[in-house]
Amino acid sequence: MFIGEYKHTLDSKNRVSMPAKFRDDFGGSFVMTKGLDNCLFIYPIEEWENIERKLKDIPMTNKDARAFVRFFFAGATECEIDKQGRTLIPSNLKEFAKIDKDVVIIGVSTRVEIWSLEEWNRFNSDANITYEEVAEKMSQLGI
Amino acid sequence: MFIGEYKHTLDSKNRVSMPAKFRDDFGGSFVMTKGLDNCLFIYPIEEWENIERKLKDIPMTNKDARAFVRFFFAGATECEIDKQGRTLIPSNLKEFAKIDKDVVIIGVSTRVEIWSLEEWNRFNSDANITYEEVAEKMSQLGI
DNA sequence: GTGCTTATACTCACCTATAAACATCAATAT
DNA sequence: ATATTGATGTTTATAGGTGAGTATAAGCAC
Repeated sequence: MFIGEYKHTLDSKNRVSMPAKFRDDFGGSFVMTKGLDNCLFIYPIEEWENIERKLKDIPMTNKDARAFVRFFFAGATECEIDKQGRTLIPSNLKEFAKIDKDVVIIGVSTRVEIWSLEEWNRFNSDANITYEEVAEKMSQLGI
Repeated sequence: MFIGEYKHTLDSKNRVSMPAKFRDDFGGSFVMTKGLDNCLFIYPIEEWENIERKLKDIPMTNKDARAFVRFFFAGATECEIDKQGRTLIPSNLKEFAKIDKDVVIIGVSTRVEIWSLEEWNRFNSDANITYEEVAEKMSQLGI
């Protein structure tokens, strides 16, 4: 289970250091792909294989489903973590996520997400979660 | 069950000593998250795992749900208590709770809360609970 | 009250993670 | 061949995290 929020930066070669707490939970490599809300999703290999299995079963009969499957598969890249704990962000994904230099890396349960700092701030102000809503959700869930 | 109120301070490395009465009830480590009303929530591991299970099943299909799940997972950090009974407050949570140096740590049933002293005072004067209200609540609950 | 014990606060020293600068190498284009 | 680009590797500095020791304060027994 991935949790936590980390502010990191890209170096001039588009590499970013993966938070040390996350490294061990990937077996050295993982899959990075286009995510929802202009962020990047990162899945450990086993988790990605589960997703592949599920996506394989989606019927190709409707256009939205085909678009979604293409979005997910075409965006995916297998990435590695080097000896210094860094990983390269492929240029197409970097562009997709509007990443310049400052990024926020968060743990979200079974996956890790990489956000450009600007997009992360925008998402949080757009979503604009109020305490009342959070409290209500928590109450619903019995937390 | 956690009860009581303690005034403590952060050291220069953002560590605070956990009240001795609470230490044994965490198994050495626990999870700290963003809470309601600008305080931090601390859950024992088992309690947090219950929450994780509930959150994992929330569908990712709507934006508010994604925001809520990200708020919880990204806001969470697993913390440890060192041999001197101290624990580190991660910088993003410190900032979230507007903590400078003086904090109030309170026991609230299944969780512990950490407040900045200023926010705690403000909350209590804002909430402005009267004895009559307390008495009515107690009566409702049959206390 | 006195003295003992424990909790909290503070200081110093060390270690690890991150950021940044620079070097190497292969592939490609000029 | 030379320059350029992208990928990979190495080194160093700094900041943040971790650990240990001491001092002060609070609680408790006598």
